[in-house]
Amino acid sequence: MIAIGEAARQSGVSIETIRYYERERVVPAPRRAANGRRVYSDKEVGRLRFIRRCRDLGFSISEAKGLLSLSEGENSNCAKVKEIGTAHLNAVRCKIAELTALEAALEELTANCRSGSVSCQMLEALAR
Amino acid sequence: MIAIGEAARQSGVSIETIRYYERERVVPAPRRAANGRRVYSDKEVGRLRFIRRCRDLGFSISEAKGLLSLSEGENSNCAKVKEIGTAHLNAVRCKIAELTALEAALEELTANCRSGSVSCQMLEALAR
DNA sequence: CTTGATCCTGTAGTCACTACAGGATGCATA
DNA sequence: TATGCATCCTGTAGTGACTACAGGATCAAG
Repeated sequence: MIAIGEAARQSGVSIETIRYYERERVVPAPRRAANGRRVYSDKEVGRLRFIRRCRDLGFSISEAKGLLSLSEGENSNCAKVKEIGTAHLNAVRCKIAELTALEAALEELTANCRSGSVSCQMLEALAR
Repeated sequence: MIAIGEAARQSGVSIETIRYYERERVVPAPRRAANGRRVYSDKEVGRLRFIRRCRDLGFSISEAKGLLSLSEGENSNCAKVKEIGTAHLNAVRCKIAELTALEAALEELTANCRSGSVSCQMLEALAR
C-alpha cells in the first residue's frame, strides 16, 4: 500500500496523469487514507502500468480502457484483443504510409531549394 | 473580390478555419464590405492556400506562418526556408522510425495472440 | 519547531481545429 | 411584397491526452 508518488515511480505514469486517469475513470479511484491521501495497491499500480504500456504502443485511452477491461474480465477473450490490436496495427501502417509520402514530398522540395538561387523552389511550390 | 465561402472553396480551407486563422493572426484580416462581411482578394486566397499546403506537409501553424512571411519578404531567403524544411523532414523521419518500431511490436504481440489459446499473449505482455 | 517533501483540489493552458447557438443579411422565387 | 433558404456574423465550448500551475494542507526528519 503506497502513496501516489511511489505509484507514479512504479508505474511510469506521472502523478498528474494518474489523477487525470482517475478523474476520467480510466482506472477506478483508489481508496483514501484517513488523511485523505490516495493509497495504491500493487493491483492498482499494475493497472496504471497496463495503461501506460497501451499508450506507449499508440493505443488511445478508450482502446486502452477496453483492453484493460478485457484483461480483467472472467473469460480472457483473446479474439477481441487481437481485433483491437490488428485494427490499431492497420492504423499505424496507414500513418507510416502517410508520413512516408510526406517524407518524399519534403525531400524533393528541400533538395530543389538551394540557397543562392534566384527563386526558391519550395516557396514557389507552396505558393503555386 | 469574393466572400468567405468562395475563398474557402478556392483555398481548400474551411470557413471556420479561415476565421480561426484570422483570429490567431496566421493571416492578416481581410477588409470588410459595407454589410460587415469579409471580402477576399486573390492574394488573400493565395495566402490561405499557402498555409493549407504547409499544413498538408505537416508543418505546424507557427512554421507555416514563418514560411509565409519568408515567402512575402523582399529578399526570398532560400537558406532559411531550407532550414525549416529539413528540420521538419528530420522530425518526420523520427516519427516514421517511432511508428515502425511500434509496428514491429504490434506485429509480434498480435501474431502471438491466438483465439482459443488458454492465455492471451498480448494481454500478458501488457500486464507483465 | 522548522524545513522541505509530498499531497490535495480546482482551474487553465496546449494544438489545431470543429461544432454549435443565436442572430443578421442577401438573393431568388411566387 | 412576402417567403424561404443560403450565407454570413460573433462568441463560446468541445476535442484528446495530458501538463502546469495556484493556493493550501499534511507529513517526516532534524
